[in-house]
Amino acid sequence: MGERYLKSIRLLAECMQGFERLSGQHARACGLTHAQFDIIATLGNTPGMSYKELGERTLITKGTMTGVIERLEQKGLVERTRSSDDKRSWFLRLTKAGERLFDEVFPRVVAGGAAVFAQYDDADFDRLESTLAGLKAVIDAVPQPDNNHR
Amino acid sequence: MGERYLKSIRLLAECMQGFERLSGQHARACGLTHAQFDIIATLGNTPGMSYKELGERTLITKGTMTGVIERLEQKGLVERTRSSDDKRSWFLRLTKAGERLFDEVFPRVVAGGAAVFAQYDDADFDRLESTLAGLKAVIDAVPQPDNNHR
DNA sequence: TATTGTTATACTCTATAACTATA
DNA sequence: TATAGTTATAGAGTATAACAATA
Repeated sequence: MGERYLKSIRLLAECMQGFERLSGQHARACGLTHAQFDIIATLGNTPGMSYKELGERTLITKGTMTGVIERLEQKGLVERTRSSDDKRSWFLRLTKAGERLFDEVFPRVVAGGAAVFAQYDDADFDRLESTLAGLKAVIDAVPQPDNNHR
Repeated sequence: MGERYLKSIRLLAECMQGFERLSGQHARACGLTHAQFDIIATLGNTPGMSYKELGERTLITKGTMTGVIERLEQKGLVERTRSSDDKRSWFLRLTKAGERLFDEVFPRVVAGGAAVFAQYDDADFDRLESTLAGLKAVIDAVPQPDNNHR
């Protein structure tokens, strides 16, 4: 019966695992853990965001977030200011050093990734993007519990 | 330049994150951590394998593997016997209880997943599978460092 | 000499829940 | 009452490296 998708999930997991192996090298190379790398990558090329939003974009719960951000702050990679419209909330963004790290590391991840896709042409990308976008749409349609205070 | 793939990677990561959120619920529901769940899922429906092979199929390094397996053994979910052909190596497999857990939990993951793909028809699956298989092929083509003794 | 798995260390992440301050 | 983030706790995962037994 409808279990054909198992193969797809396995493939998806294997692809992701492959990328994680690759990006994990970059993370460790610049002294970041997986979670820290995740935060830097999420904050990169954005004006910044709150803990809450960061928690939604990553799989890091709020209790953990405090510690992860603390360590990134100690490394001088992120800075936080109290949000002006909601005084309970922080506004988080990369520092200059954080941006430098992002600008230095991310292109290397990009270059590594680009090598992976060296043989892809526009049609291949069209297909990959639309297929994945479709998959993401059906996943997002499933109601998911709030990750931040289960 | 060739950075079009970034969108694909982001999509891939978001899909995987969605699945991890879903499967994470099942894992916690049966008292397993992500790593433990990973092992059970990897051992399920196989005759068993060595630590080394498990390490290759998951992203768990050998130093960690000892501890993870230890806890699963304490829970009575896996059992190990010395390999007969290589006496340094263990042969690991699910116990009856481990198989029961796998048989009980995995179908629920399957059912949850099936709900995600309710609207997919054969053509959709064809497309998804071949797209992902192609992606996996290019990822696997990249030389990756040995995860087990970096 | 190389490989399989163990042990040890130090740190980080995780789930959970009770808590403070603000909304 | 609800929400944003903090703190505390106990357990688990992580990288790393030195080590034993076997190949």
